[in-house]
Amino acid sequence: MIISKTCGYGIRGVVYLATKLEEDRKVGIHEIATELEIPQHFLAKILQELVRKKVIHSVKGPHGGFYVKELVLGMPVLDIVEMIDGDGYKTRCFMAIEECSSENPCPLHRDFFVFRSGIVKMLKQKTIGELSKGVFEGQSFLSYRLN
Amino acid sequence: MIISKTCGYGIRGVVYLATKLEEDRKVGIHEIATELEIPQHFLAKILQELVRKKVIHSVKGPHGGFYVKELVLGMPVLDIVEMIDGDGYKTRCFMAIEECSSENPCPLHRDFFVFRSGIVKMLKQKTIGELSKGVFEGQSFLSYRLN
DNA sequence: AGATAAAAAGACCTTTATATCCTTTTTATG
DNA sequence: CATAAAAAGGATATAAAGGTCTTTTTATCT
Ligand code: FES
Ligand code: FES
Repeated sequence: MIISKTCGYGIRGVVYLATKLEEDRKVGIHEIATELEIPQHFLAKILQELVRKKVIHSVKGPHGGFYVKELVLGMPVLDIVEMIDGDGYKTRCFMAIEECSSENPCPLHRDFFVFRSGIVKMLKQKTIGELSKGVFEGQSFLSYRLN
Repeated sequence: MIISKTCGYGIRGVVYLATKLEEDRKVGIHEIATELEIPQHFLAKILQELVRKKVIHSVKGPHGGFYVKELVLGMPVLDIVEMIDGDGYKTRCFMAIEECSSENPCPLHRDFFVFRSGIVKMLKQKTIGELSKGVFEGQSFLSYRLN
């Protein structure tokens, strides 16, 4: 719903790393996957992709792992969504007609458009830093019963 | 995104039939699928399901086809969504954590919740009749370039 | 009654998303 | 330098969604 599972996993991975920024260490995929309750190898793939995209970073070898740089805290969540899911949301119709457009609107276009732009706007203004702050302060969680 | 393609097809099928209510005839699957630009056999399956659920009706044999009764005009779009996609949307987390709950919220829970309830509320108050009226009056369309 | 046209039903196929496994490469450390 | 830890990469597996094809059933017309 809305974004793919893959994308949700990716965001959570990045946010988790962001909460560890102060600890100044590399975090192994095993720890991340266990804490977030995400299949390890699958998450590894997703994080590797985000390394290629320079969202996060990694080092191999003993004491290696994934980590983020401070810069990522200012990155809008939408950036990660588009990296993983693409920007197809812009042109997909709620009712699955060929193309979503205001010139050839489906019966729910107007209503749906309001929500869609709202969600996109929200994802554009929310940053990784904000999300990780909430988690760090215990107001929100990155897995079910991670307390 | 949001609802499945299958579900979008189903809604469009029902709405199409609703626009033909006055014509008082059975509409063949070939016509519906062609007009809506949906794979015929696939749409047939979906409509068969909706016949079983009594949303629409059908008669076999020559001059048979699908049709709706006036009663369906008052049906909320959400009913069809739940029949086809289920009510999983209630418990799915935006970021794909095990379960969406306000007691164990993910970092985007609050924001997402607002949009989700808005969409659900909208789908609950929109009826098949309203959608078909818009199409009938040429304000909206059930396929790309159906004019 | 028989022919016909249409939906119903079910088996099957394809694609995409999700998940796992195994091998290779890199690198810190003793 | 050997070793072990860790990510990277490639191949494969599984599940779900989406789509196609064929056969069966049945209403209607002649
Ligand atoms: S045309 Fe359907 S949502 Fe825009
Ligand atoms: S917990 Fe993530 S959306 Fe509710």
